[in-house]
Amino acid sequence: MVGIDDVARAAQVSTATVSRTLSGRGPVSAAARERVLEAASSLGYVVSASASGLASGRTRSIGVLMPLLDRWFFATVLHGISTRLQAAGYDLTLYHLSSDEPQRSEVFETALRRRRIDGVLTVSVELGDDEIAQLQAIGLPVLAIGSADPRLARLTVDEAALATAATRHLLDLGHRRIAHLGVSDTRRSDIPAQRAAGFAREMARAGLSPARLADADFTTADGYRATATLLKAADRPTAIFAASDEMAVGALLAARDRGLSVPDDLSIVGVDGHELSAFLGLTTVDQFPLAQGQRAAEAMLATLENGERPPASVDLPFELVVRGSTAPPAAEESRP
Amino acid sequence: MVGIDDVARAAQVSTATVSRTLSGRGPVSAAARERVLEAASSLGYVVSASASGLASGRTRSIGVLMPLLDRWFFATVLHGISTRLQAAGYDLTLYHLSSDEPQRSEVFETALRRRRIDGVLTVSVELGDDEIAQLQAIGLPVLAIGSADPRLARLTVDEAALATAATRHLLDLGHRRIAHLGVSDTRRSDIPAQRAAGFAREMARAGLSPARLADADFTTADGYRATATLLKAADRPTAIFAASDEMAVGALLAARDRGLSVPDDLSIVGVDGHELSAFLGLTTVDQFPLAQGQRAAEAMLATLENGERPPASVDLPFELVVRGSTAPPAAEESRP
DNA sequence: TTGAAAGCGCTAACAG
DNA sequence: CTGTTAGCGCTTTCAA
Repeated sequence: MVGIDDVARAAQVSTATVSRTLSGRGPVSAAARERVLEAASSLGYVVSASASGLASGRTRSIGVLMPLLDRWFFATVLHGISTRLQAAGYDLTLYHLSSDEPQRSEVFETALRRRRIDGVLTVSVELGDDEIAQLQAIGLPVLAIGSADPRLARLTVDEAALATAATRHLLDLGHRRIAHLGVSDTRRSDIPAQRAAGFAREMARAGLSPARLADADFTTADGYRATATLLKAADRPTAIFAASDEMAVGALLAARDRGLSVPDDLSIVGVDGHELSAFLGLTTVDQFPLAQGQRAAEAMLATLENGERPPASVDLPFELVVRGSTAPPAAEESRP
Repeated sequence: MVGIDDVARAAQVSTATVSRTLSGRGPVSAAARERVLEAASSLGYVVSASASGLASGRTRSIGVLMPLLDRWFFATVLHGISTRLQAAGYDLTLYHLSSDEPQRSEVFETALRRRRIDGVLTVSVELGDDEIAQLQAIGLPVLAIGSADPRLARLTVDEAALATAATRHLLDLGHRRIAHLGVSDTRRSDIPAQRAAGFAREMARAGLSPARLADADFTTADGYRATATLLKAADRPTAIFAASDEMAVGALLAARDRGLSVPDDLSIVGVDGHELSAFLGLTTVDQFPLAQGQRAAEAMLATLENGERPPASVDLPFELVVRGSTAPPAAEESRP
């Protein structure tokens, strides 16, 4: 395999100059620079990550932590991160964080401490106090997408505002009997709970409390199940705010199967901007997950390359996209 | 940061013994071993990936190449790979291979040649001749999931047999007017084409050629569109074999929207074993993508750890799962 | 702007 | 079974 010495010899300079040229650090004359580039490219030289990492302490690789790999939202954020990182010549090392405790500690105690990465990006992971401490002890810049923890630099959507937007949309259409699909325990601090709490607050503001909160596990199947249950009630809701598009799709199918028309008998709004929502005409609060990944990668790169401190907290945009799944309640439905 | 010297000092042995103990290579007395393990764990020592990689040439990291990150099938295979690799203490470095030529060469010419990984796993990627050559020139073990190229060690589903199973199922139910959703160009060599060719062959064997092949891009939306078109025809099919569950879902929705009952008016069979297929009662040919990822990772680890040659070609299982979306054609439908 | 040389933190002969 | 030691292939002072 061709090494830095081969390049130095071919370019008739020292290895130091080759290193300076290729890394862009330190002064190099235009002439030397040109010869080095020419030699490197004609020899097909690529810097060894191990050697460079050992000598410099920089690895040009970012660790990404995700609690789920196979849900659309996570896969899409990952795609965004990957795109931006690869464009910058950085590698992406993926760590799956399950709910299995030994598996998690392995990640924090060993995997992330191998000096293989320059920074850590977490995506919607709920970290325990000890885990946050471990993460900070590693001494790498950490950027958390979708975390509310003030101890972490983070990129977050204002979930309360997002929930308000969705809820207001339904209220403004005239709905009063609105149910939320997600979690029912608003004392939790994670994203699902923030959405539920935002919904409950907005409903209370409209004089409609207690708010109806149904538990569902964010899958289409469970969104269907939960909706089917809701629709059986005598005072069934005229509208549903689902905390994810996948659940919203389930709600849509449940309504159809019960012979209810969407949006005439039931309005549905989801969250995410899932590719299926456009296809199904589902009103949703898009949170642009692809862009979230890109921005997070971007911010991490800026931190690494320019030595900037990661911004303590960045607000991510969201947008209510109104499509055919929401409308005013049918006349008979709007009467109490 | 604590280094190998600290551990050696604490355990009162040489760094060589620490290295031998922690890597499991070379003889170490039980007593020394115990002291080293104790010292390492109490000091919280973790081997530096760069230093270890530079000295040994092994990185304990696998590169994974994927053309798509945000489709369910790929995300699920990735999940399987990740699970198995992390359990073995290996890291996973993810490379997204787009269709953009400069981006692709960057991966083959630079990213994969940084000596950051010990092996390469590709998932359903179509490699050009030059790309295969570049990959082989790197000198790393390569294992290709879902590739038909004989130059690569591979783990593959027998796509012809899979297509036959799906097609036979429909034929056995009595269907004659069957359409395929996927690609129409059976001269291609990729997986979609293999499925289409398998379908066409089985139809021909039943005396039903030419087979009807409709193009769709493997998304639900396009499956819907293609199906809607097929259903408009005077001699509309009584059954559809979709090359992916996502397209099958689209077909299902298209049938419903046209007022056709599934399976009475239209039978549908998909491929993959998508989580939605169980929920929707969709008959599918499950190919166990999670297990595919695990097996591939497993095979790669075996190659790396035991120095085994990667098996030239391994057959992956698939299984026809019959659910409610397929049935014999309605009486009037079965007459020509 | 350049080169010489001293590491970076580990592994693997090799000798004992 | 263990320690000594020479690298692994770069980066980065430092002096010129």
